[in-house]
Amino acid sequence: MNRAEAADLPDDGVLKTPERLRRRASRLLSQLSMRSGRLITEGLARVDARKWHYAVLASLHEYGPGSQAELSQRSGIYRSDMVGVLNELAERDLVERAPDPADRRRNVITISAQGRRHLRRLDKVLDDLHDELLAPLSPAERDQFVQLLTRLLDHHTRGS
Amino acid sequence: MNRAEAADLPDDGVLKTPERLRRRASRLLSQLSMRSGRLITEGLARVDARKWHYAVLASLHEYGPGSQAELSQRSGIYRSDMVGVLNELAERDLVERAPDPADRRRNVITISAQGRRHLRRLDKVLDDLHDELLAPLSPAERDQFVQLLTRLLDHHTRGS
DNA sequence: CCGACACCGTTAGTGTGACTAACGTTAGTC
DNA sequence: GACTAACGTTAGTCACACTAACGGTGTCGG
Repeated sequence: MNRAEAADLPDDGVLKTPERLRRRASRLLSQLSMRSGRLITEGLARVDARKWHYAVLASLHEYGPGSQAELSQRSGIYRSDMVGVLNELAERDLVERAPDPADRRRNVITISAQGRRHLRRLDKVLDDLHDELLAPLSPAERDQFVQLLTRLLDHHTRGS
Repeated sequence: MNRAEAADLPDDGVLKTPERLRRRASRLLSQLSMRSGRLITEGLARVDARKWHYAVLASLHEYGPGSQAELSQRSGIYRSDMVGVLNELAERDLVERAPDPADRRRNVITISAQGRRHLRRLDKVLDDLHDELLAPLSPAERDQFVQLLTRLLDHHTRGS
């Protein structure tokens, strides 16, 4: 059917993926998200960090100390996974985990001075990585991109 | 530090994620990609299909029959995973898998009439799902969004 | 006061998607 | 005819989102 068409194209040994697929926003999203994820993960690994570390440290810095459950909700990390993340952060002395005297079910997590320093560093690293990620876009386009993503995400987050 | 600021905000019981995190394109991407993935996966499941099925069927339809290795490259599915996908497609008689007489290492995969019908159906389903995914955007914005994604992905795909 | 219920942190496990390693088989190449 | 490379296939790894269930703790209604 499209066999003839395909034969006309300059099929110079490179196997192209179908247009249909290429155009689907869902596919573009997942592919780009994968690339982006790799970029970020590898970049952070170079400074002995992970995405989740950043999420937790940022939460602590912006909203102050909190329980693990609070951090979970703010950072979007499941409380079951939060345990391990906090272990890693505590190992590195970036965070202090102490039982809450007011409610003995909870742990109060506090960011340390070293944690704040680390957070600043991560911010810098992430800025650079995002520069790489968004390299082909002009500043205006980057804003536009972020705004579009935000609107879409907000739309699909409402009601859950 | 930002504790005071945070306290000023209308913290009406809802735990917000830090602005820093919210703004990061990488996070927006991964979050949205997750939502999108779920939407698509669930939508396709309703018609007994998966994303991979669509990718393979679309490849076959646009470029004609091919070996599993060709399909792999075109659809971005690893050849190790392609085996299972083709098993599923063959089970449903959407595809025919026959040894290539010209090169007995290969299988030649051909889309069936039923497969073509199924592909049309999937296209319709995906159109609807993308309507849902991109609901908050105007047609112009959707184009813009797809174009931005494409440019970014192209940039990060070149050289690999 | 106490029993029902909800929340806390933690452990273990599930499912999926991207990816690697290795195998036997078959084709080309010198 | 030996070497190398590609093919399909099987098995397994790794990270990530997510669920289930546990003991310990607070809260609230009767």
